[in-house]
Amino acid sequence: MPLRFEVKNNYLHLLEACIQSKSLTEAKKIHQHFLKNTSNADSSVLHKLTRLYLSCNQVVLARRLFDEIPNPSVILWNQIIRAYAWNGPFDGAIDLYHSMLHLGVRPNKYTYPFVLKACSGLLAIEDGVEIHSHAKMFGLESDVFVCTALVDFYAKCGILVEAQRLFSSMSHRDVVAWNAMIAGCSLYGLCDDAVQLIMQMQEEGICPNSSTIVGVLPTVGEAKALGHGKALHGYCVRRSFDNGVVVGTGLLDMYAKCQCLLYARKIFDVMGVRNEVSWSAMIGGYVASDCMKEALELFDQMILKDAMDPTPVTLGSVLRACAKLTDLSRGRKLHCYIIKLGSVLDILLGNTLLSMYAKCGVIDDAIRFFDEMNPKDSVSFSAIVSGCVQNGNAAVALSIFRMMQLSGIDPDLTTMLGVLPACSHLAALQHGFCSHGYLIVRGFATDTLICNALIDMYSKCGKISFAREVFNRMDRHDIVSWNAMIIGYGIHGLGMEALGLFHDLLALGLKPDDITFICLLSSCSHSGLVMEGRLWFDAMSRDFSIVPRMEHCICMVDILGRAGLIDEAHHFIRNMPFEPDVRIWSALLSACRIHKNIELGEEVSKKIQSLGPESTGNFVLLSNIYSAAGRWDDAAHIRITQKDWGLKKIPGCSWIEINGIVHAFVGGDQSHLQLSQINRKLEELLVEMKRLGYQAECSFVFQDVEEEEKEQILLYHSEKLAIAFGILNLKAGRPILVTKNLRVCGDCHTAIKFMTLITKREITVRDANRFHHFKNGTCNCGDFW
DNA sequence: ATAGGGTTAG
Repeated sequence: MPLRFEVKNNYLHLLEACIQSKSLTEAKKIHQHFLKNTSNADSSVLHKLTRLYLSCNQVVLARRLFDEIPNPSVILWNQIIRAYAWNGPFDGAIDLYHSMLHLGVRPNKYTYPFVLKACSGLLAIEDGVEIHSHAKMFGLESDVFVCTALVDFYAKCGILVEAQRLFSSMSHRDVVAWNAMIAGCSLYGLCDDAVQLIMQMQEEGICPNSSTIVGVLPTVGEAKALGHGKALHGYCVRRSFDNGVVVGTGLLDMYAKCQCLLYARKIFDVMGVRNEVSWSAMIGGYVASDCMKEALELFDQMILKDAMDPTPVTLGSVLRACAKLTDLSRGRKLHCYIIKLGSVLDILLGNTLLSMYAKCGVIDDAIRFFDEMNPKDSVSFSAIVSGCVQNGNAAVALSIFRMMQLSGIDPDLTTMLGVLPACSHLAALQHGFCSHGYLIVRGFATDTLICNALIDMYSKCGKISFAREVFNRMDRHDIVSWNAMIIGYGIHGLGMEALGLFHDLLALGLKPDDITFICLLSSCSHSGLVMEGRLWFDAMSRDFSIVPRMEHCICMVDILGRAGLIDEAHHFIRNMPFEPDVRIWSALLSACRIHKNIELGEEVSKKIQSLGPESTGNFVLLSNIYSAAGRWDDAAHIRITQKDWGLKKIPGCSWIEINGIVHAFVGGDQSHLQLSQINRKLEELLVEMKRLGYQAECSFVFQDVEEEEKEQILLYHSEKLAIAFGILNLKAGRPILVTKNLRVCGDCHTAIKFMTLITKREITVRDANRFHHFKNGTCNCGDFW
């Protein structure tokens, strides 16, 4: 039975009233009643009911009704598309637009702004361009609304040339059109162009409104263009925009990004209305500028005094503060607090939490949290990969990276910034090569940060010439590039090249930083360049106003000590303006070992022990000093003391990469599959080595056993095992690269020289300090390391 | 208007 006219009119009136009052409960009641009392749907009632659901933000219910309407009006099409464009999902709007065309309904000038907004929300460039061509076809391109929407779409998608072209074509441009163009420039970091446009619009008699200002402030902050920022602030004051929360927060954030925290705080303090965003911006500003105390105080104030609910953004900033302070207990408390709050743990915040755990050194907790994260994205993987590397577990980092590849999430630039150092640590050249290839394919290989990591990777994998090649091909170097290249030369014992590069840097008028000098001095020390070291240490503070830190002094003691100038090194330590720490005494102790200075060695060792047990290396060094002098009892005594202190010697471990697989060996290791071949090879080498004059340096063995047995113990040191494995698995004549976690053992250092003669191979060992390039019976470290 | 992961030294 068709709906009677008067009944229908009642419905329509009722529905119109509900649309005004946006009452969902009423809407549902009417809908129910309507369904009960009518058998076939009336189009005008369905139209109104759909609009009612839309006005109550019930997109799903509206859509269900909409799909039942045989011939919806263009207005209704526009309204449902608008609902999708505002609330998402955006592709819903685009799909609807296409079905509209398909059904032969002609879109009008109101349709285009909505569907284009959906396109820019998705950055769906192809869809947008196609829709643009339709608008053109229907003669709507020149309409102010449509054209403004097109400018906005192209600007938001970063196609600024087309945005500019359309913008210029407009005969009448209102403030909205200008804002679209300006916000587009701002979004893509063109701060100067955006500011230029603001001036231009005023010349054309259009007054910037608060949206104009709000649109441009983020890029001003990002560019740290304080001058522009202040001018905009002045404009806001004149027009009384600064009373608004949004403008106020924008200004605050701009000042914070320009490192003017006092201005930012001033604005924050005088703001009449503050919301969560204002608080978050202020707290985030403090964290970014390393003012943790202020950030944490403000956070407490926010939740305790002002009883505001922190948002995920606020919590993220505070967690980053915990990470920077390595304040694990506060971080854990925040994690609990987040769980209690419920439902705010989004993926962004999850990634920040994960990174906080990793940076606070609890990598197991980070991994556990990572495993439970669902979903994970490329940021989660990047955080855990670099977290593992930072915590000294590059092998785990690479295995998680492999998991990532299997999971179908593409590694991005930042992921690779974690993977490359993992390759560096392991000297995993094949992985490094693959990574480089992937970076080229993805178009990341020209990025400065990536190139810096590549320089480091190649030099730590023994390919210093490749590192230099990357350095040469870069279009822009930053100071990190120079530092990485200088220390690359340094660890290969190429001190003159390091110095040469440093001179190039100066010749280009660039400014070295504190780390440059650590790299330079360290390079001098590896190559025994005493004069140059002294010269640049003095020049550092005199000519470059860089105050020497402990790290620089350690390098200096290293330089002097290795060269045998032990008294001068000792004198240097006593004259430092700060208290010496364990590390600098260790550098001196190491010099005492090289130059067999027992008295000073004992004195220094006592100093180290009085500073607390920092590492086992010091005990090893002192006992090496004793045993080298034949003082076995003292050497043994040191080992006992070490045990009493509860310190275990870190086991020596060496590894070698064959066909992309890293094989690791621990001293005396009997577990490898090819064990018997390795043993046979080592025995075979020993015979020949002895024939050439090799004598095992038994002073490196502490057990009280026969000389012959000592020879056997030395023969199964991890570096020798790895080399033997390399000889067995790499073609004759191919060079061998072995990496060791500790300093290479003295006996091994001698033995490897003989091995290069016997096998006619170059053997490279990267130990904890530097590279040793063995060739034709010599090592390029000159036997000082 | 606020917003997650990152390169160099020891």
